[in-house]
Amino acid sequence: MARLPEYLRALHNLAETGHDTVSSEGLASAAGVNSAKLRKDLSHLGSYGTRGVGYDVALLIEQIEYVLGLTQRRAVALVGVGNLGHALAGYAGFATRGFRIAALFDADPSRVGERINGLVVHHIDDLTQIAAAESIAIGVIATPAPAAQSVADQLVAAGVTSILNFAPCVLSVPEGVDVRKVDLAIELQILSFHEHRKASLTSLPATGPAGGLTALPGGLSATGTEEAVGT
Amino acid sequence: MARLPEYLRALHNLAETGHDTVSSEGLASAAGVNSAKLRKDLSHLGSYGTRGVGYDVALLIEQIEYVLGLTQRRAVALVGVGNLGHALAGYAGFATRGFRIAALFDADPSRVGERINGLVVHHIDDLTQIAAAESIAIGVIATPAPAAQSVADQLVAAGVTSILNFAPCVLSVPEGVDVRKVDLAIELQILSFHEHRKASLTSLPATGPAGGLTALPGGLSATGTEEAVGT
DNA sequence: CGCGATTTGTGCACGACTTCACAAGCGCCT
DNA sequence: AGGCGCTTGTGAAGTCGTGCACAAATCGCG
Ligand SMILES: NC(=O)c1ccc[n+]([C@@H]2O[C@H](COP(=O)([O-])OP(=O)(O)OC[C@H]3O[C@@H](n4cnc5c(N)ncnc54)[C@H](O)[C@@H]3O)[C@@H](O)[C@H]2O)c1
Ligand SMILES: NC(=O)c1ccc[n+]([C@@H]2O[C@H](COP(=O)([O-])OP(=O)(O)OC[C@H]3O[C@@H](n4cnc5c(N)ncnc54)[C@H](O)[C@@H]3O)[C@@H](O)[C@H]2O)c1
Repeated sequence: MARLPEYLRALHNLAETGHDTVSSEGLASAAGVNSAKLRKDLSHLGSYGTRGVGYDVALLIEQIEYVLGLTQRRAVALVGVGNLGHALAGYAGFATRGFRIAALFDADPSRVGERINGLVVHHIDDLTQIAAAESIAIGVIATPAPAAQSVADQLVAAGVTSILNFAPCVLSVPEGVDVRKVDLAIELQILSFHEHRKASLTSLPATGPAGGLTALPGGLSATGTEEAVGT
Repeated sequence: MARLPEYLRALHNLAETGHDTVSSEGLASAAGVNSAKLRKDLSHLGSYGTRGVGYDVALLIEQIEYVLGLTQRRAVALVGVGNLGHALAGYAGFATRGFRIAALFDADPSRVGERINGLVVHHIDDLTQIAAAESIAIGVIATPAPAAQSVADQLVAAGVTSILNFAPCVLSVPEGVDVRKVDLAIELQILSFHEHRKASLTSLPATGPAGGLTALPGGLSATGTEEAVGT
């Protein structure tokens, strides 16, 4: 499940605060999900919880890390050392959560050779060679959108089978290669949609540009993390 | 729906390449989704497509932008001008897709007053006042995790009703406030999970740490964008 | 040693979403 | 003007995920 990393983060927090065991209720609220859903998720991994007590935090961490394949520290290649790429290269959160940025790449000759956070920027043409040497299976694309497909092709050719794409475009990759996309503008637009919806509910429904669809004819869903009362 | 922004991006691309109309098939492949799903999505907005022809690109853009509430350029507050915050502040993609970074905030006195991309960094204590003046309804949190909840509270107090959170933690906000989270480490961990799964399928299933769960007992889902053959 | 409090694991039902398949509508070509 | 091919919009079935509610299991305490 895609929620396991969230549980893992919550578990690490709990472990640091001295908890040895957690109830499904406690972990669920820490991870921001329903407790029934959490129990079902954990039961899918054939989990080790003790009825009447809860889950052993350390054991559960070990279990989830194993399922996520985090027992080995995975090497990641970062392509595109621009505005965003610099921030990513300097991000400590990767190292603390199971990943190692093994190499940086860029196509701009003036950037090649630059040192960032102890890593040298390589030219993209050296990708295949270095990827093999470092056994890199995960690539991060932080180039402009027009270059993203080309970079993706090169990553795949270099043996990368998982790609995290920050460029706002869809990538075509062969079967067997996984792509996840992060598009900040889309996130904001989804928030904007909710703003628009909220505004339509409170004020009088001003007529739209092309007719009468103000508050959305049918109910839309919107796949979003929402609310939770404080304290 | 959360897919509308993706359609919108694809439509803008099509418009720039000179297309006046698109078939659902064409737009679907450009956005990376099933054509039936796309048609159903568009029909939910009471859409204007012409049978036998397709959709009018310009009209559809107008429709979707209206539904997403992008007819007005929304003001965004960015809190936390560190590593990531700098990259976000300098990102042109926000401006081209309906948003305006209206103000930057940080708690570090040495950062206050700094100019980034034409914007001055304000102290977080001035948030309420400036948010009201600029009518900011969307906030972006790019502070370390321990500060995120406090910042969220201040944003809510300042009238912000939508938050995009980059800190790896769950936020508690009052009902009516929307929160979306972007956690890069989680994205990578999901990719790692797929890597692990792929490896388990090909090689012999090496026994896990606590027993015999290697390739996952039940089938997991994993909510992921995947494949699509090239050319 | 037994009982009650507590918490997990899960059967079940409901709802949402996805996908197929096809009828209805539209334009173009003859 | 009429037929034909193309495309939309949608009915319906199947799939998946969610959440409730409860039985089974375990611990602590008397
Ligand atoms: N900056 C942000 O905060 C931000 C936020 C969201 C999304 N993005 C997206 O991330 C991507 C990068 O953004 P940015 O602001 O860092 O852009 P940028 O222009 O600052 O950096 C892009 C880098 O990619 C390099 N590059 C270009 N073509 C390349 C190629 N073929 N191979 C290797 N490297 C190549 C360039 O030399 C440059 O260093 C863009 O697609 C952008 O839309 C950026
Ligand atoms: N750098 C990345 O590429 C990256 C990637 C993913 C996630 N993140 C997350 O984004 C967040 C920021 O990362 P970063 O690398 O930019 O960290 P950073 O330490 O470079 O920047 C954090 C900034 O927040 C400011 N800040 C701290 N407390 C504040 C408060 N109470 N109010 C206002 N401002 C405050 C600090 O002064 C600092 O300028 C972190 O939670 C990190 O986990 C960063």
